[in-house]
Amino acid sequence: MPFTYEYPRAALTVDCVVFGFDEGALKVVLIRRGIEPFRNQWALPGGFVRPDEPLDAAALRELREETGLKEVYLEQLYTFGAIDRDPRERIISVAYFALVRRADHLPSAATDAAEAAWFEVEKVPQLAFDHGEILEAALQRLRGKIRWQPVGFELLPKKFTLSQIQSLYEAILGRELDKRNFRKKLLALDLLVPLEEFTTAASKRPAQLFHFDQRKYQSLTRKGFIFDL
Amino acid sequence: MPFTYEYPRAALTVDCVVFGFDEGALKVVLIRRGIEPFRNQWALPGGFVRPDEPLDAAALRELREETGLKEVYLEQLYTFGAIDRDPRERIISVAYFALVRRADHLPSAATDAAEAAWFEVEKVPQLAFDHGEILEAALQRLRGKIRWQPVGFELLPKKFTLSQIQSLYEAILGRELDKRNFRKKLLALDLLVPLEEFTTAASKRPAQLFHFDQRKYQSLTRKGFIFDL
DNA sequence: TCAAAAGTGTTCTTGATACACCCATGC
DNA sequence: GCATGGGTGTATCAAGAACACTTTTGA
Repeated sequence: MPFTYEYPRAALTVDCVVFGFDEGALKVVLIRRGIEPFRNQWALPGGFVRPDEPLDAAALRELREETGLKEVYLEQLYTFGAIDRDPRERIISVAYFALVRRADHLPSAATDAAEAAWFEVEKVPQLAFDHGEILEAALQRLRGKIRWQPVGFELLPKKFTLSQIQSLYEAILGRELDKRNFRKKLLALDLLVPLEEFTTAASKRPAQLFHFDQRKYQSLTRKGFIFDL
Repeated sequence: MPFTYEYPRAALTVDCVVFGFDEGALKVVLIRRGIEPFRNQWALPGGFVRPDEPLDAAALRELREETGLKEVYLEQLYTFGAIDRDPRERIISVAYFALVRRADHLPSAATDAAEAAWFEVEKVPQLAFDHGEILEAALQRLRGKIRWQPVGFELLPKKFTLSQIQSLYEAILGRELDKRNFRKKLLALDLLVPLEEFTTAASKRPAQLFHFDQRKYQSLTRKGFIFDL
C-alpha cells in the first residue's frame, strides 16, 4: 500500500433511508430533486460528505438540511459503489438507515431539495440513481432487525399502546400477528412499563399506555440478554 | 445537492478481514506493513480502490495481491470513516469480510506487504490504524451470521465430517455444543449429503464425510426457507 | 488391550401456536 | 343500545436441552 496515490478520487456521499410509521403504514421520506441529473424525480435525502466530517454527522446534517428532521435513530446500512451508479462521475455512497417518531410531522424541504414528503413504502414511485436498491436493502435490514433489537420503539411515540406496536410489527413484517400471543411474549420481556395513563380517544375503550424501559434494556444487554420477539 | 463539489476528496480504500479455520481454531490473515505509517506493525490486507473498479473487485484484487488468496466468500462489512483513522490524511475504508477454506494453506506476501500470516483470532497482536475495531466488527458479524446462514461451510474443506463442523461452530460461538443435539438439528435440515467416503485417519474410528448441498439450499431459499442452527 | 474419537435415542422442559368471549367508551 | 377497539387464559404441539454408553480403528 504505497502512499503515492496517483488516481483521481471518487466523490463520497451519504444517502438516508428514513422510516416513519403513521396511520398503520410504514413510510419513507423522499425528496424531489431540484437539479439534474434526475431533475424532478424522487430520491432519498442525501449529499456530499465534507472533508472534516464523520460519516454519521454528514448523514444527520443532510437529513436536517433537506427535511428538517432531527432526533432520529441512525445506523449505517451499506456502501454502494457501482462505477456507473451516478451518470456524472464515480460517486460512492454510504447509505444510512434512520427511524423517526411521528411520521405525521411532515418534513420540510430545503436547500437543493425542491420538496420533501412521506410515502408509504408500498407506494414509492420510481427513484433516481440506485435509490430503489438502497431502499430495498433498508427494508430487509429493518425487517430482520425488529425481531432481535428493540428498534421498533423508535418509530412510535414515547408513550404507546400495545395495539400500536402490534400494528407496527404487522406493517413491517407484512403479516398479521395473534393479539394474545404477541402481548404475552412482549410483556414477558418485562421491558414495557405501564403508565398511569390511558388513551382518551374516539368512541372506544381507553387503552393502557406504556413506555419502553431503555435503561433496563441496556443493563440486561450488558449481561448477555438478547431481545427476541 | 449541487454538483459544484468544491471540497478536497477523501481517499478510498478497502480492507479485508479474512477468516480461516484450522486445527480447531478460528484464524485471521494479517500482513506486516512494509511502509510507514505503522511500519512493521500487523494490519489487515487492503489498499486503494481504483477509479474504475467496483468495491468488491478491489477487495478481491487486494486479497490476491497481498496474500495470494482467491476463491473466497466475500461480503461487505461496514465502512469506517473516522476523520483521523489514518494519520496521513482522511481515508475512508470499506471493510470486507471473507471466508476461505484451508487455513493451513499459508498466504504468501507480495507487493507492499512485507509478510502475510495466519493468526488465531484469540492471539492477534495490536493492529495498525483502526483495524482492531474492524476485526471486532467482523467477528460479531460472523458469530451472528453462522446461525442464520450456511456460511460455516465456506471455512471447511468441501468434504468434511460432522465433528469438524461442530468444532467450527464451537470455535466461533465460543462455547461447547452437545454432540447429539447438534447432529440431530444439522441433519434434520437435510442439506448435508453423506458421501461414500470416510476419513482414513490416525488411530481412531473412521468418520463419515459429507458435503453441503448448495443447490438444494438455494432452491429452498427461494421458497422462503431459512437456515437456522 | 488401550486410547481416541465416532456414532446413536429417549425423556423432560420450554416456548410457539391456535383459539373466543367480555369490557369500556362515545355516539 | 350499538359499534369500536381493548383486554384476557388455556390446551395442544413442536422444538430445545440434558444426558451415557457402544463401536471402530491403529498403535
